[in-house]
Amino acid sequence: MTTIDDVARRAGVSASTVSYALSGKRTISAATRARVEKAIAELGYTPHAGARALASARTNVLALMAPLRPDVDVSVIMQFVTGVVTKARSHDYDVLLLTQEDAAGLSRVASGMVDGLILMDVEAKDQRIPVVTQLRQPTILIGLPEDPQGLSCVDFDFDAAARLAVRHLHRLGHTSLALLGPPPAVLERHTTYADRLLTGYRAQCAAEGLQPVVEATGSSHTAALAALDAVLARSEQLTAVVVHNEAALASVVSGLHDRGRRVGEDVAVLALCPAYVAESQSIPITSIDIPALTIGEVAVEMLLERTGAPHAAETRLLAPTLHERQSTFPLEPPVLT
Amino acid sequence: MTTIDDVARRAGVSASTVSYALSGKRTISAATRARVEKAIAELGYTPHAGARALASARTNVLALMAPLRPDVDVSVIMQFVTGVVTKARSHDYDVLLLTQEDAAGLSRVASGMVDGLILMDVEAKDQRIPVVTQLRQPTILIGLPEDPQGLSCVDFDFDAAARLAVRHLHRLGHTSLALLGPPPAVLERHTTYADRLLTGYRAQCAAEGLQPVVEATGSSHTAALAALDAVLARSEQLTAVVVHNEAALASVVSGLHDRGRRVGEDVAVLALCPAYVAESQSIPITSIDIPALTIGEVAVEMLLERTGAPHAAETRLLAPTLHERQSTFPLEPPVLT
DNA sequence: CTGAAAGCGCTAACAT
DNA sequence: ATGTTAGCGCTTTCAG
Repeated sequence: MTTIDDVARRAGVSASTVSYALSGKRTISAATRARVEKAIAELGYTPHAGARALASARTNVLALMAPLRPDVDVSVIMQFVTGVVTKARSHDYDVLLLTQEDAAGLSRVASGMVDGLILMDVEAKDQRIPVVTQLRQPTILIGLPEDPQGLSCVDFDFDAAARLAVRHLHRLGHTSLALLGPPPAVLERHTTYADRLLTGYRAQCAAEGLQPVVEATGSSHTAALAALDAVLARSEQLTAVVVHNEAALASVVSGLHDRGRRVGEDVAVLALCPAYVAESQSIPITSIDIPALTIGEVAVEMLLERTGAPHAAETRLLAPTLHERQSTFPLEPPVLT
Repeated sequence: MTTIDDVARRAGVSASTVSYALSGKRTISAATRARVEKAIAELGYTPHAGARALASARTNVLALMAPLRPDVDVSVIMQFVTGVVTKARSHDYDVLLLTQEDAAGLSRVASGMVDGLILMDVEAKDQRIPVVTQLRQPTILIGLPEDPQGLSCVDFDFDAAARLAVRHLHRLGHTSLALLGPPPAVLERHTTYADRLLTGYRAQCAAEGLQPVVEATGSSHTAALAALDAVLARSEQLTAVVVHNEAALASVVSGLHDRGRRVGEDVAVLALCPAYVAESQSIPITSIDIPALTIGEVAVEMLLERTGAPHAAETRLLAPTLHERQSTFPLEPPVLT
């Protein structure tokens, strides 16, 4: 293994000069810097991460605790992870991947393995919060727990998204809508995004005088159709459905078709999902895009602001934007006879 | 931060005793061990990872280079990553996540950040192979490159899987089959699994005297239907289709239905995908399951065997198993009139 | 602008 | 069965 001393010897300088040339923490003459860089290149030197961590108390690694289950929203999770890793790399950080179940992982990595943590899929009363508040490294939460205890949070504004969905459909003339939400298991965990979506949906329906029909939706085709049939049974003249379940979306669309309801003509479909999921359906689906990649990037930025100098806690909610595609349409008022 | 010296002082022993109590590398009297453990618990001590890495030249971290793109097989990738992380944790290893694009990452982490590497999505002439053969840490490849250069490999036996698919359908009486494969981009990259599937499919068709119809299949609904129509056009009396594209599967099934071909009655569908993907379709699809979780686990086991003492290179191919579900059926021979 | 030297916290000989 | 001690490779005072 080539060490900083090898480089120093080769460049004819001291080890500390090499270190400073690398970190830029003090001014180095152009000539010296050139010799050092040449030596580094020739030797293919890379600093030993452990030694650096020991001496500087920084690791340039951050931990990401992600829900690795074949869940309803694999592609949301993947995009999110992608956003975190690429943004971290652009700041010269690496990412250590922890699973949601690895409770001990938090304190383990806290001992000098990482400079900060990002927790995905935060629940209303998340057990991990009291743990991470004790750490000396900063933590960013994805989601809004009941009590963030001074931690910073980022998420998509699911409340606003639900309201936007209802308002949009209502303005198009739809008055009988239904929400097909995430699977029952997600609701039971009280993952905060699911709760906030529901709250927003119910509130906006109330504000606009609409009946808030809601159904939890399993991810299998059969479960999706069951949920669809349930809402269809509850309101026969249903003309619009909001789908917040990536895995069920295709089944809902084909299910409507099979039941003789033309999507985009008889019934409007509005999905909450990543844009590319909405685009690759049998009909391009109007959607409120979940900006998973961006959330991951923002989480990293907020985290890195807080490694080193302390920074006030803050909560950032990304505003929803709606993309009209072919699955929504203005409802003609019934012809008066 | 509490250090090993704090623990030693509290337990009334030397630091090395604490270290040995932790590592088990020499025998400690029950009494001493108890005092040490008590002190550790009371102080909430966790060894500093960097210091440990520096002193022992081991990190208990392994790197996983994963393709983080919204690709055709998100759920395969997620399962694979899950297998790696959970198996690694069961051996007290953590996982550092690198992206496929981060070429420099390989040499960066090689400088003492990790004890070994796992490379996913290996291509026939993968540029990363010459890099990792130079490292002192072992590497495991997922996939079979043309020349593994002494590296160990794991993968699903896609060649055998394709042969099994053809043989199974042929035995059921199907003589006009088609393969709907991964998107063109995957083929162009020469990701090895795609190539091997094709080879096996063509070889087995030849061996059984069948015409090997093949079509690359994009992941959007439209692209999937286009591919379906293409194979339908090429052989009007098509009775069986093999789908190796998780994202396109649902579209192919609904497309067949819309074209008046009943899946499981007029046309057989056999998918290569994770079991749960096959199960959650509109009709449970007969599948050859891609054991992504297992591959991840095996990769970790092979890797850990090779950290420390060297171990002969080996290639492990997981044998395919076929799960009959409702989308395949024996084809009645045409009634002779 | 550059060197020398003192650790950072731990492991693993080397002692006993 | 346990203690002593010399590093591991780097960063960062302290000196010049």
